[in-house]
Amino acid sequence: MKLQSSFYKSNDVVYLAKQLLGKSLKTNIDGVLTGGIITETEAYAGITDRASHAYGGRRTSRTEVMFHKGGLSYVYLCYGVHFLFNVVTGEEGIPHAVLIRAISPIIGIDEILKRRKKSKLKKDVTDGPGKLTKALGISLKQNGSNLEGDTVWIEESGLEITETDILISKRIGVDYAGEDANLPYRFQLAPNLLDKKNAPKFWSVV
DNA sequence: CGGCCGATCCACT
DNA sequence: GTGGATCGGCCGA
Repeated sequence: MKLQSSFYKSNDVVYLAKQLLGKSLKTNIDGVLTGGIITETEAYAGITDRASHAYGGRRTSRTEVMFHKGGLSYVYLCYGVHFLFNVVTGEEGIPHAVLIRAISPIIGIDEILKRRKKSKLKKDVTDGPGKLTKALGISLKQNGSNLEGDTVWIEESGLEITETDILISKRIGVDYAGEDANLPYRFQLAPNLLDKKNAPKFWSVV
């Protein structure tokens, strides 16, 4: 069951970054279905967050999609090498976004391994923001995709995540953001949590 | 138009 | 543990 647009409309991006943990991120790209459970996210809080691309209200062709209503994807190229996938959240005009930093593969494992040029399913296949986009086939073509569409979307996985299941820390790679680099906006599922929750197959790589 | 640099990853030592 | 890859966006001139 795809998450509906109402899910993404909250202006509390920190709340949504936590809510996205344990959900299932899926793509159907090049005719192949792949997906995994979201295990790590980061919140980027609109125009007041120095780590955000939309800081200070910067609205350019790249950041434009962040200013749209929640429920779209924001994909951009990082370090000239990696695509990073974000979920745009909040009302129209509020450029909040949640970066998806890691997943645990559950669907299309063969294709995921192929795209990642790996032979065995281990943690290192999808445990980084650039890795998971490669694994799921996400590129700039998916920038601006509606998450209610048939290319990239998010579903309930059936997992119940509570506050005590979530590790909170500061965000990675945002040292340039001054004080905002210390904001507790990084969220991870606790180690072995998917084991304990009896999550779908292939969880154990987390 | 030129220069700088990044919400990263991997090979190599 | 470290440095190179690699290129679009952004800013200043």
